[in-house]
Amino acid sequence: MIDITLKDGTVKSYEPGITVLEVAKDISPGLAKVTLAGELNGNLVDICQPISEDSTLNLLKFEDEGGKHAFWHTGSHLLAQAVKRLYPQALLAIGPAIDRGFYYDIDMDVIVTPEIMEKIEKEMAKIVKEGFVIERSEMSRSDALAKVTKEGEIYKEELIENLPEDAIISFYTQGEFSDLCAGPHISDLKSIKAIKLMSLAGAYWHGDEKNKMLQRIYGITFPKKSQLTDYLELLEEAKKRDHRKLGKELDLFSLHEEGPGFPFFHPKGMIIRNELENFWREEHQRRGYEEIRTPMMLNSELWKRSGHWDHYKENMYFTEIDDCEYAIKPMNCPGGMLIYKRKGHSYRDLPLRMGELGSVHRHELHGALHGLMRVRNFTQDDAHIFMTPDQIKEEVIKVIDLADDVYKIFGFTYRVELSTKPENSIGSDEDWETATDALRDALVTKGIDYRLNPGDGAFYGPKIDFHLEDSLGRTWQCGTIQLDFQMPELFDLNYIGSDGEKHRPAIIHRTILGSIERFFGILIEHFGGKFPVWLAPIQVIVIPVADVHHDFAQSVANELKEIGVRASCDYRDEKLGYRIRDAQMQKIPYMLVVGDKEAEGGDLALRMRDTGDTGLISLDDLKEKLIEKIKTKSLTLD
RNA sequence: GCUGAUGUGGCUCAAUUGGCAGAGCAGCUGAUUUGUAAUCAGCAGGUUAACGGUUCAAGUCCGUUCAUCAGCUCCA
Repeated sequence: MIDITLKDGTVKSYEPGITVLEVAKDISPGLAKVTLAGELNGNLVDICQPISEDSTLNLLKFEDEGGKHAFWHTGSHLLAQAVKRLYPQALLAIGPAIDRGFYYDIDMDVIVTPEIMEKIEKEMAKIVKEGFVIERSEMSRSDALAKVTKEGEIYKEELIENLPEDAIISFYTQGEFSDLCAGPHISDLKSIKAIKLMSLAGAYWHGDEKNKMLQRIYGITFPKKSQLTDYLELLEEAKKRDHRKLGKELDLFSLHEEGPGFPFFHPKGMIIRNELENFWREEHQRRGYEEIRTPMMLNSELWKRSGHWDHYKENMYFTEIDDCEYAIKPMNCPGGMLIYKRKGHSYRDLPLRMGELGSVHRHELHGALHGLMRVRNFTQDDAHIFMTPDQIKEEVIKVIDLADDVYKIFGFTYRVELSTKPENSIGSDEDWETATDALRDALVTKGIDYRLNPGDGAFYGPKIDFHLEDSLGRTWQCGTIQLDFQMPELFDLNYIGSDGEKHRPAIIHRTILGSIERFFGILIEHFGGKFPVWLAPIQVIVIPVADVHHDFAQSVANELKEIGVRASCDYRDEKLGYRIRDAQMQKIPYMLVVGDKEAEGGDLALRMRDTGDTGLISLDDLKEKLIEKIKTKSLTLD
């Protein structure tokens, strides 16, 4: 007998060879029905997987990440099967499950159109009705190769050839279709009750732009029809939060053909930007940062020295002044180096934290531009920390804490990544190792979960990145902490140590918000345009009932302006309902309706963005509430 | 840059097989003086992204360019 430890800690004894599904059945037939895959000793497995030794087992349903994964992975096989039926000459590349559904990369001459997608979708539904079960089989390397070669599946051939020597090569078969796959998969196509092919895109084989571009079809499937409806609704809701849409509706910013990737900020958008920057300055002053500003354009010689010329030239804009070549800065660091070098430094000055809200220009590919999230001109909330080697860990931790504090203010959750040495980099392997270890060490000390992102560091050093989510769940890098031993060498930076000798400082390059533009975009989507009071462009709008109340409305607004509240009056000759609707759509947090009653009685009728009419409040109480909400950067209105 | 899609007043969208570019909102003018999500009427607003082509006739068909959208690649 073997002992199987379940997720809740209970231990059950079974005959060796019992399958995951049989364990589920033993617990309850209902559970068996919804179990899609298993997590056996930490590995994802099929439900038909026999268990031969003492194990821990977690039964995975659609609600579990692993269950979804198996379900969607099978969705991708179903998609491939349908495509192969309709277009037998199509060659299959890869078809993984992703966070929301799955895709399959396919090489075929026929260009997939929306009509063809519909046809494929119908074929998928038909296949489901045919009721195939899915079977796993293992093959030797040579048999597997022979199989895919015979089928002419050149991409599969390459995949197999690249598998490690000791890899178990498995195929999953459903009806006439079988595909190379590590699994796990669900066991029965019939549990797929809803299918939707979502979109179409080109994707390079192996993600390398030198390779052929394949057609990638994205889709999603669900065990219940209602889940698809709910999902599509969720996407509709997310569209309403899109910062590009809200930016227009709330008149915050705009983009024009005359300057693709160069955003224009409108008066209301500037209020939010300025509030963000004020907040940023306060936080940084408190934590011992000084602020600097470096020029937008600098001589190309500087960029040659910094390594940008060799490693970043494709992303830079150039111009000429008096026959000399100049570059528009894509990063703030070289300018910061010059400021450090302007005078000698003692170890007593370190760590030296120099912040800069620096506007940088980068030539991003035309197809990569995306609202405020990816632009060609943005303001980094940059800072360079010059320090002695033994200050590194403490400084990295301080930046991590700063980022956490700042994100908390907005109620963001974030993901952390550690990126290591890229191919196109400068500096010795030893330096890279030291730097990477230092960052990892700081993360471990803070007990932060992070994802490793090999080869994705900056050209001068490894980095810790902070990723925030947009309304569709796409993540964007915002904060970053990059450790750099190279710039100090290239710029011959030094400080005088307690021994009276010259020493090399190390540098942290870091941002917290990342780019003000991107952060603003995330902020808009995060709040759905309903900004907390401290950020709202208009915090209070006073709406007089009729003309005779204009003076009173004005006096109320003035009193609020006195204490620094952004208050305005809506004097338009429109009905009350119209002006309230307008204020609601502008997502103004507080509305004050003033008429005869208020002018006589003193108390004011307050309406809040989310809760509607909330009754009367005295002007003094209102002032106190506003001051409190703004000062504490409260995320709520009442 | 690559793949696919899209581009019509400030915004949201109409316009049969190629056959007189239209509506709502916003704007302006006037009436209306309003009590918690749209008062009524009138006026104005367009070289249909740009350029070229086919045609008696192009918003519609073809080509080129630009921009936008979904991805790929890249990245804050």
